[in-house]
Amino acid sequence: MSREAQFLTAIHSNGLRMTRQRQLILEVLEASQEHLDAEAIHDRVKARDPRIGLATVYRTLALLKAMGLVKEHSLGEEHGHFEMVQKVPHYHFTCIGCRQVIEFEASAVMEAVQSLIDREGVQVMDVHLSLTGYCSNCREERATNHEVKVEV
Amino acid sequence: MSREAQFLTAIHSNGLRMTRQRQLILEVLEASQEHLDAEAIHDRVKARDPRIGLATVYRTLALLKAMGLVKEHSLGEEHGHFEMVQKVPHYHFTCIGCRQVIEFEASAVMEAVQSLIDREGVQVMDVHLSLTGYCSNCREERATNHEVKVEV
DNA sequence: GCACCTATTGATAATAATTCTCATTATCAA
DNA sequence: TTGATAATGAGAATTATTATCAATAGGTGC
Ligand SMILES: [Mn+2]
Ligand SMILES: [Mn+2]
Ligand SMILES: [Zn+2]
Ligand SMILES: [Zn+2]
Repeated sequence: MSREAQFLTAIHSNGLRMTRQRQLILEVLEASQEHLDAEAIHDRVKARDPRIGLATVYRTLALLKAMGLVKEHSLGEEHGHFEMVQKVPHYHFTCIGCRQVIEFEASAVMEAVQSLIDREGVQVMDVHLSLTGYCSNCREERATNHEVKVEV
Repeated sequence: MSREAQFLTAIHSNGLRMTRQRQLILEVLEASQEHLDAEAIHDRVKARDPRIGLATVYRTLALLKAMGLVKEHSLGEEHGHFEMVQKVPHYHFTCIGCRQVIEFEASAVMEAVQSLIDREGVQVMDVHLSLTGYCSNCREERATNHEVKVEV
């Protein structure tokens, strides 16, 4: 079942309605390989329908998250970034210098999570691993102008 | 070297000054085994000096973070929680139902991080793993009143 | 297709967390 | 003790997100 069909099914089985806005927001998310924030999604959706409001973007993102179709990430900024859920889980490294995001897989993470589940009997709804630091480029740049000071 | 001495050294070597406020905030953090937010820290510090402002708490937390003495966590709420850095890294599971936090260790995580470092040549400054879900108690409660609907 | 019920929307106000501004105070090196 | 300036407190400002509410529009049944 396509994600679009999945969305439609989930919507109808909950007494909700499919709207042009929800359709467009899903399409924007599916078309992107990036980690968009609410503003960026709003911009792209407005290109196709200038009347769509930012609040609707937030509402739809919340809905898609609740349905398990979209994940929200903390990428070192003070606001969220969104992407469609992938078949195999992956995690993120964000460069503080150039803001690039490197995605990586690590089966060991879910294994560690499983052992917590076994030990504590918890039900895990969401797993979030994110790294910040400097990519190899920005790392070199910093090495030359070697900083010692604490920056606040 | 005690963390207090570490703090003092870092402060002086950066041309900064040790103040009563910074002292008190560090003491509050050291005395607590919990994951306090800025408000909670402010409350505790005010008990010892009612004149301390919330902005100073935020400023000092930023300083302690930059010095690597304190870590900020996302525990499923919209604001940060803070704790002193421990010798061995640990991670957090937060129950959506009762808000309890379960800490756990998982050496596999840092191993996965190391393999990313080896592969990409990045410099990792911060690692953040946090889980959300339902603890064994809240899990049972939910099982009885079995929900199917998506809640947004 | 038409009507009706009510979910959804857009606009904007409200909220929450955090940061900024700036006049005043306090640290600390000389 | 003094002077240079880092730090503070109070409150304004900013940013991200959520709530409010009147107007609109899905979708079900006729
Ligand atoms: Mn991703
Ligand atoms: Mn902890
Ligand atoms: Zn970079
Ligand atoms: Zn619980």
